[in-house]
This record gives sequence, structure tokens and C-alpha cells, in this order.
Amino acid sequence: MPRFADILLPLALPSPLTYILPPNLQQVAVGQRVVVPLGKKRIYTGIVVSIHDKEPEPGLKLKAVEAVEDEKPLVLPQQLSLWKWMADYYMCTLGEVMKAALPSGLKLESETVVTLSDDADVDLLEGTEALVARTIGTSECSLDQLRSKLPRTGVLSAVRRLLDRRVICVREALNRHYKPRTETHVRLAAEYFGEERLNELFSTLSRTPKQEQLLLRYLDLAHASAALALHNASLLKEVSKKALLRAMDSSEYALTALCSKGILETYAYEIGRLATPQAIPQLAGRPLSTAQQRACHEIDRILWADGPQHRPVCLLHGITGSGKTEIYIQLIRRELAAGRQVLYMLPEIALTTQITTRLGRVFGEQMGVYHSKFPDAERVEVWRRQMSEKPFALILGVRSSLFLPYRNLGLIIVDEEHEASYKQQDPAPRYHGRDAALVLAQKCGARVLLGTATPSVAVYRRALEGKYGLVKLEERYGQAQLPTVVVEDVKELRRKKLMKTPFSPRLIDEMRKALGRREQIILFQNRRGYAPVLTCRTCGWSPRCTRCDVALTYHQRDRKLVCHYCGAAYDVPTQCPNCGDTELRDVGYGTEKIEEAVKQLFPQARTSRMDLDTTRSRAAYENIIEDFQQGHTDVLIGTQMVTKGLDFGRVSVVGILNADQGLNVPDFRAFERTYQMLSQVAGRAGRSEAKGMVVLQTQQVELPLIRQIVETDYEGMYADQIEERKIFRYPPFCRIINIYLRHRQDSVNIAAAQALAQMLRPYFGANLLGPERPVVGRVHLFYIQKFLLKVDPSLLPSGVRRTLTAAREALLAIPQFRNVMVHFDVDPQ
DNA sequence: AGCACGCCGACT
DNA sequence: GTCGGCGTGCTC
Repeated sequence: MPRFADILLPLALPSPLTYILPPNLQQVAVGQRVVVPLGKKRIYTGIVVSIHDKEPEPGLKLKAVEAVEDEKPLVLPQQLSLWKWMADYYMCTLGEVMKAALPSGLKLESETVVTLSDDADVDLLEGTEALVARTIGTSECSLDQLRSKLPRTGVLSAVRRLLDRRVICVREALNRHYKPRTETHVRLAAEYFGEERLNELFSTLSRTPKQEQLLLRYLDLAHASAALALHNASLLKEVSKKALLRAMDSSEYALTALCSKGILETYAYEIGRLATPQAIPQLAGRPLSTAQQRACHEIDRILWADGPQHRPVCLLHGITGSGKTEIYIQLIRRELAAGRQVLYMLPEIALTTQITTRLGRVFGEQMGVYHSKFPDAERVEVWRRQMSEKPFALILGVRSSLFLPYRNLGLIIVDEEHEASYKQQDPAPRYHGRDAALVLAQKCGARVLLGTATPSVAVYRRALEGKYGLVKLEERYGQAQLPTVVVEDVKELRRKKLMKTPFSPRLIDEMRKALGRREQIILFQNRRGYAPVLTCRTCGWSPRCTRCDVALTYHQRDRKLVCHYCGAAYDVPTQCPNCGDTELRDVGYGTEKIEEAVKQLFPQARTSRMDLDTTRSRAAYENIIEDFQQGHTDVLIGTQMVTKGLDFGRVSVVGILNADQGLNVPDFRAFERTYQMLSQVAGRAGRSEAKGMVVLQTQQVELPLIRQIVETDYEGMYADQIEERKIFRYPPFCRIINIYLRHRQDSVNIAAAQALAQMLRPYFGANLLGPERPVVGRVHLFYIQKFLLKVDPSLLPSGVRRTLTAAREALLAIPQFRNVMVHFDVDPQ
């Protein structure tokens, strides 16, 4: 009876491909990795997603599975289930999810490798052919390597000619680039194992004291006496060459001599790449405050106890500096003690050495760290370790760590739940780390703790509705107090000509005092978005869309104000409708300019800048943080980056230079974002005994949001926002799906967008906004058109997705539109 | 995503 | 004449 296997490949194919399962491979299980051919010559490793007897469509020539790659499955059933949910919900292919889920070291593809024939005479060759042959040399070489080593044309044709003349051979081979890391170890040659043999040996070594000493030292390190006593060579401990030589404090010569005599031998011993932190119990944390204990207890009751309060998901709403991490540590401890695994998720930017060191001290070797910036080989090792008998009980990781295999997941902590960076932008799958974590937890029967000082409106609503448990922590830990926030009216100061720098006199004064006390300062300049936004110089008014209640973006090219949500275009007003001033201009202070201004005012201050430009590499980012923490920097100037949960003890002044800037972006979440960002940055001040000071500069003192930030009035902000979103029908009162079309020709793209609009309009009516050209209208030579779809909660999500995919298919079936690329972004951030 | 197949410019 | 450019379509 023929059996088939559906194999998932890490490609954007519409579905897994069916292969014949040859008789000798009938034992394979779902989740296992197999080697399959694809197309004319390629070879891939794919994942078995089902095994069945269904005859394929007639006329389809099936290929056979070539081999099984690992002994045991690499992927667990609940992982496949999560992948399927993700592909379905975020409207992408399963292959795209697989691509994101597996570290590349586990996704093997073939590459063409060339070798010289045995009888090849390289000396007879000339020109490029000779060059190619010499580059290949004695071992094999992949075609890609060859091309990169010889950056000149004609390499491929030379290869072809050499192949015709049988000078070289080619074959397809899987690129097993992952190599386990090894260390040179030393052991006693087998024939000398035994007390008598050793005694004989030592008698011959009496005249070479160095060698004698070295051998003694080796036997000591290997615990040889115990092994000898039991006549069991396998009891010998591993001894690394490095450790042996270090113990001897001598040169390698004696070792080389012993090895050449065949007494000792060296061999490659496989070691892991993963750093194992040492648990330091005495440094493992501060005692919990009463408030923290109470919060812990409440979370415990909500997540684990039976009863009316029980919820599988809980929101921990704790103000900045309230010590959420200590609560997490407490909960993790309990989960680990109960024998369950914990995933602690953080936004990429917040996963710093600061937090890994802190948790490493507590959990030591039970903890694994998973970061997309780590080398791929390390990620492969973490994955393998999680599938082994002794997996990490705690994973500290970024968004992608939810793809790791968990056999026994009990709790997921999503820290800084409100962070928009939890949403993957490009490429597919465009998934939200927090939302996917909620689904993963459901599949594993695990609990979820969402933690933040500034919950996202969507999550807070679910908590208020009783769908999630809600625990509050409203006081700072220890002696620390919330900082005093002083609002500076930039509008007024400008009028009085007191704003000669980007800093108000009060801020300059506070900075001077802080520098005098050798305290630190953070200056926050938010520079979101590229397109300049128009603002009235006098009153701070910005033009907004009448239908969408979002700020309009000024388009220099066509001199129009455009709403990026509905596509409406407005003429630029010649004067401010609010105060009549004729000067409308964009506000233009970047972090660099700010740093310059600081240096002019305080030439002696040591400044440092933290933004995308200065933190390209992970090391640069860590260095800036480290320098600031060590007190090598007095003033840190940065963008959003400085808001991400960093814990600096000596910061006494925080300056928010332009609180309004974030409000003028074309986004219905602008107020929510600004509240979150400013509260977080304000929270960096006064984290130890000394009370901190925040100077908040704004042009809109009268804005309720400003008062809400000053008073830490999250509820007030939430109430305002939820009211507005209800009126304008934005999430959480609907779901949003963005639709993007891309094509090389603008006219074709626009026509395709019109056609798609015609297909979808009957279903969605006015809830389909667009098409319009987005801010960045052309990327990589492709023109872009965009729709925004407001999905009414009464609609069945699966039905909506089916309608959308059907419309895409219908569009691509029209000959002139078959090359238009259409993708969906579900729940865009 | 590759990689083949297929149709047009710039070299011997 | 051919070598090679990249547009388009398929991969069980």
C-alpha cells in the first residue's frame, strides 16, 4: 500500500507538497525533518505535517522522500498547530511561518558543489578556466563560494566548459553550515589504562620530570584513581588541553612529547556555545514589599486558584519603578518549582545584558536566552536543547522565542505588553508577539501575565470587561517616589522670547543643578515618522482630518495635506484657523541638534546619543547603556529607545523636549502612544532615594493628555481614548486589516487597486477606506497602493479572510493584473 | 525563494 | 552569429 507524506517547505508555497514515502521510511512521524527533492535539482529539508494514503490528483508525478534528517521530531504538534493558526489569522502561507519559526541552521537547502576530477590536469588550463580550477583546489567548493571568490564574469560558462570536458564534477549537497563547537581534550591512551601499566610507564618517565609531572597532573584532573579502582575507563573525567596546561603553568612541549609517545592523545570534544550563567543566590534579589507581595498573591489567585476570580490571563498594571521584575521572578520561581516551564518575553530593544544578568543571577543554568541578534548557531542549540531531555526551564527571549518547542509550558510573561514593536512588520508572518503568545498559552494550557506601566487600550479594555484578571501596583518600590513633573509652556516662552535653545530656562536650570550634584540627565526627543508635519508656530495647532480624527501629513510634492487613513487630500491653509498666524512650519529638532545645543550650554558635560544611528550594532547599544550606568556619561539624549525599561539609578532630571511631536503623526493611536512613551521616559527619573524631576515641554499645555501624563492618570487617558475610538470606530471597536498592492508600473497598480475596490466594496461598503498611495509610495522600484479595512466585530473573521483571499485570487486571474503583489496586514500597529 | 525557460541588446 | 540580460511561472 503506498503511503504519502505532506511536507512543509520554508517557501511561500500555497500548501505543503505531497511526496511518496518509500517503504524504508515508513516509520517517520509528523514533526520530523526529512530531505526532499524539489524541481529539477534542488534539495530541501522540510517538516512532515501529515502522513496519509490519499491518492494524489491524476497527472501529478510525485517524487519520493529521500531521507529522514533527525532521529526524533524537531517540531511538536502544538507548534504545528500554532503555525497553522498564525498562517490562517495573519493571512500568509504556512511556509512563511515555518521560515520565521526555525533558525536558519535547521532549514537546510541544497547548493551546487564542484570538485576536481581525479585525473584533472590543472596545468593544461588557461584563463578563467585555470583560475576556477585552482580556486576549487583539492577539496570541494560551492558554486556560491566560487562566485564570491572570483568576482568576474564568465565564471559560470567556464564551469560549464570544464564540466563538458569532465575536468570537474558537480553535485547538489545540503548546506550543513552548522558546526558544533569543539575544544581540544586530552585522554590517556587505552593501552595504558590499568595500575600496572601506569607504574611501568612512570618508571620510564623518571628522567623527564616535566612529562612525569604533566601525566600526574592529568591523572589527577581526570579523577583517574577512582576510575582505576573500579576498572572502568568511562569514569575518567573529561580534561581539556587548556585546563591541563593552565594547571601546569608550563609550555605545550611536554604534552606534545607524551602524545608523540602515544601515552596521551588529543581529540575534539563537542561543547555548547550557550553561556551558562552562574546563579548567585545571595545577590538574587531584594525582599518583596508589602505591595508586591499583595500583587503576587492576587496574580496567584487569578491565574492558578479555582474560583470565580480565575482567569487564564492577567494584566499587571504597575507604575514605573514599582518593581514588576521582582514579581515576575517570584512567579517564575514558583512555576519552576512546580516543574513547569516559563517563557519571559520582552521587546527586542529591552532584552539587554542588564536584564539577562539580573535573571541569570537568580536562575543560573536553568535559563536560556533567545534573541534574534544572537548567532544562528546559538539559536539552533537552544532549540535542540528544548527538544532534549533537559530543556531550559526558563526562556528569556524576544518575539520569536514563542516558536521554540515547549513540552511543559506553564506561564508566559509578556513584559511591556503595550510595545508596538511586538508586531512584526515585514516580512510575513506579520504577527503580534503578545497575541500569538496568548494563543500559544491557550494551546499549551499555560497562563499569561501581561505586564506594563501603561497598558495598551485594547488589553486594558479586556481587563475591565473581566476577560482578563487585573492587578494594580500603584507605589514605587522602596524609598523611591514618582518624579515631580513640571510642565513648560513653550508657546508662552516663545512669545516672551525665552526659548533661545530647544530647552526652556527651567530645564536649563535643572540641568545645571543636576550636573553640579554629579547627577545624570536624560533628554528625550521623539522623532517619529519621516514626512514633516505642519504645526502653527504660535499656538501649536496641527491640521487634522475631519473624518478620521488623525493628524494630516504634509506632502511637499503635491503641496497637499493628506489623511493616511481615508486618503482625503486638503489644501494647505495659508493661515492657522486657530489663531490666525500665517507661519505654519514643521518642527525640526533631531537628537543630533539637541546634543550640539547641550554641548554649547554645558561644554564640560559628557554627552551621549542613543538613537537608531548610534546603535546600529548590539554592542554599540550595550556600550551606551553601560557607559551611562557606570556614570561615564552625564547627559543621555535619545529617541524612544531611552524609554524601554532601562533602570538607571542616578538619573535625577528627565527633559521631554517636545511632548507634542508624537501627537501629530497620522495614527489613531497617537495619543495612546504618546501617553505610553512619555510616562515611560518620565519613569526613568528618580529611581533611587532622591526624588526625580521631569521637565515636560509642550506647546499644548491645555491638552487633557498633558495633565494625564503629569498626574499619572492612566484611567483618564483610557476613558478619553475609548470614547474617541467608539465615535470614530477604531479598535477595539473594530479590527483593522491593511491591504497592500505592489507593482512596477504605477498605472497598472492603480488600476488593480480600483478593480480590487470594486470587488470588495459590495461586502464592506464604507468600511473599506482607500485606495491611496501611502507615505512611502515606492519601494524597491515597486509602486504601492494601500487600503484600510475596518472589520466590524459582527462579521465572522474567518469569513472576512475568505472574502479577501478570494478577491485577491479573482484579481490575479485578470491577465493584466496577474503580477500585482497583494498582501494583508492584520491588526497593523 | 530559486531556477528554468524564453525573448531582446552588445560583443567576437 | 552567441553570450547573457532579467521578465514570468512552477516547484509534489
